[in-house]
Amino acid sequence: MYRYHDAMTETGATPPLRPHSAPTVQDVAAAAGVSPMTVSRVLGGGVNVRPEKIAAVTAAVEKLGYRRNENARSIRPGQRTGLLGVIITNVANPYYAQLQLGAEEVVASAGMRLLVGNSGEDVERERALVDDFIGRHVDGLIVVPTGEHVAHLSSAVAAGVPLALASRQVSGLEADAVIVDDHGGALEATQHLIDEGHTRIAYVGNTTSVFTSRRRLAGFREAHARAGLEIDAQLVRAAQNDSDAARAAMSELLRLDAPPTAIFAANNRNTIGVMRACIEAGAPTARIVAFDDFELSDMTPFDLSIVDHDPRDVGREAARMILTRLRGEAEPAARVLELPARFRA
Amino acid sequence: MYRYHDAMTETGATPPLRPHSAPTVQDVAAAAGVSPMTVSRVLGGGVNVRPEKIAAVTAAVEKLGYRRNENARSIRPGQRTGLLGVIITNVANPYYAQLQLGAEEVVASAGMRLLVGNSGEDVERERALVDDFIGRHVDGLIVVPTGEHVAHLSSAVAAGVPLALASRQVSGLEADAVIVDDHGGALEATQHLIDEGHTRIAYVGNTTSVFTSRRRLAGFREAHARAGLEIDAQLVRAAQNDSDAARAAMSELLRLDAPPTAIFAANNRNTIGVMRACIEAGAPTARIVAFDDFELSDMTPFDLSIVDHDPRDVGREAARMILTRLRGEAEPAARVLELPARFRA
DNA sequence: TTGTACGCGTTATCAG
DNA sequence: CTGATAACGCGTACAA
Repeated sequence: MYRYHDAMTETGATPPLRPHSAPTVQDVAAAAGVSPMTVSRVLGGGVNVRPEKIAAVTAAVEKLGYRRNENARSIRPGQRTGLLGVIITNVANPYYAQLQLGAEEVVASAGMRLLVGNSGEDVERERALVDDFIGRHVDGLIVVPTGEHVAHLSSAVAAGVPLALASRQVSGLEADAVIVDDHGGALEATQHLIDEGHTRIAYVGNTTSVFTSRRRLAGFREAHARAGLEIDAQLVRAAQNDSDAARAAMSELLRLDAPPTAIFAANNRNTIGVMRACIEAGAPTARIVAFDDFELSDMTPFDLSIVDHDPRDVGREAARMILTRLRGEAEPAARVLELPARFRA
Repeated sequence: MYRYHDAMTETGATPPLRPHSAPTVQDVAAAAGVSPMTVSRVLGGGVNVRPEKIAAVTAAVEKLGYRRNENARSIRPGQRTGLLGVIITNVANPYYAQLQLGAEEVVASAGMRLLVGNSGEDVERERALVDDFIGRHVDGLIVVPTGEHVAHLSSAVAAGVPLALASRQVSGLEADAVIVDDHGGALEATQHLIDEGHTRIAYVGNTTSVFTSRRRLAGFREAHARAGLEIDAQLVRAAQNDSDAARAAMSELLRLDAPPTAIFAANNRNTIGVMRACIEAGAPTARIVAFDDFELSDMTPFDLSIVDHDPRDVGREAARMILTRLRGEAEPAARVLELPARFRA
């Protein structure tokens, strides 16, 4: 069981039982013997303030441990919060962790911070997060949208919050977006399998209510069409949003009378599920093509080729789009950036 | 008074190119034909408000797309922001992504949101994040501290912000903490290797300036001491904070005249580096014991045993500590919760 | 160069 | 049940 210890309390001075209220400009002003306005000026860069007063204020700030109240600052007209809202589906998926990191990397240089929320592919939760973030007056919003629900996202746009969709788009919503060449990547990868001689290729991916899955499935289909190959409907499993579901789906495929000879796994969660199912079934040698790279992909026992792109770039570019809008440098029209997806045989 | 959309209404012109300022209680009140106070009451639950006014306000809110300004709310005395600051070293490390998710999971049920920052093991960046988060008046702070720097963390405590350290502690700082049984886990794992007959075991881990690495190394040493085994100093590599550095360190170990026969890898980054080095050296069969589990650990070609614990639990428990403090239910003294680390042979 | 007055959006308080 | 008033911390506009 869990063990509680008392921490060392040898420092003597016990912290205040009640958090005393934070010092304000008033307090600093009093301590420095100046007016609040002078304090504000010093904090704002100290232009047109006598050096000795700057020193006095600085000392008082130091002494009191004063910090500006960013929330109070932000309610003034024309002020920004310096917050970027990031709504992803699940940070536990390294893909989205990278996306989050890329976004932070870019906006941190502008002194901005990240407000992060996970939707878990739940539209209602996504809506709640969007609303909350708008209520907190984020300067921008990066969203990996779940499904095709537009209302809450449009209301963000209507509220004047720069919005950048990431990885996925939503039809009927004109917003900046950074997406990936899902179709091209899936097409090339599937063609490669066909060129290798496979005719029974399985598709294992997310629900087609997910933008990327729809597009990847379309690429998969087009490769077949170009080769004049029929697709056995049994081989298309597009309903798994996590690796466990993917494992179950793949297990079924392996039990077919005519199982697939190769698998196109449409994202990293599905790839992992596919691999687990193969191992369980004693077939750790399946030919797999995976959309999205993942850590240790090179260490699995499988014959694995990958359609690669960098989710961190998706986050970076989405953040750049937001920053561009904030600087007022962007055209009014929504911009869509499609990043390449590179097939590595 | 000079609200942009007011002007628009008067001129009856096209929708604004520039983001109009958000509607306020005033606007809603005007639209509903009530006072701002009534609007506030309705939003607060509608107690002691006539149903017809509730309806009118609700309609106006809906029509205008009104959202409360959380920043304005939070500057009032006794009000909270509903923000939890989370400072981790790197979300791209799935360990910390899980920690972040666990924290969100717990506080989300209390309606709180996460302000997240990555320190990248850089104290200066950590300090900047702590200061910024305090300036934003977070209700609590979860920090995975880098190194032994105390000043900025103490100042958080001094500011009255509930602070919970996660994974690591800092000496000289009395603060709540959720840590892991690093020593016990490392001890048991190393003993297991010794029991298997290994006498030349390498330690590959973070800098010992990192709390966990110090403790894991101590456990490693104690296992040797108990068995009466000397540790070859050449086999102890405690300076790698990412997998590339770990790979390099392991490569050196493999080139020793008497290379180790087993490796204790002190965290998931080091484990991955160790594995890569072994593969490069054509030795993908090394006996490895790893602290921290990671996705696909079961799919590598290595003989891998793991000292396991759930980083999501670390995040959850740290968040619970914060919530407990916020509810005023906690003893004043700092609490330290040590989660078990289970060895799986 | 410095200070005063005011308002940002919200809600607790108190009067009606 | 409802509304006027005031104040939270800060910074702009203006005065001194």
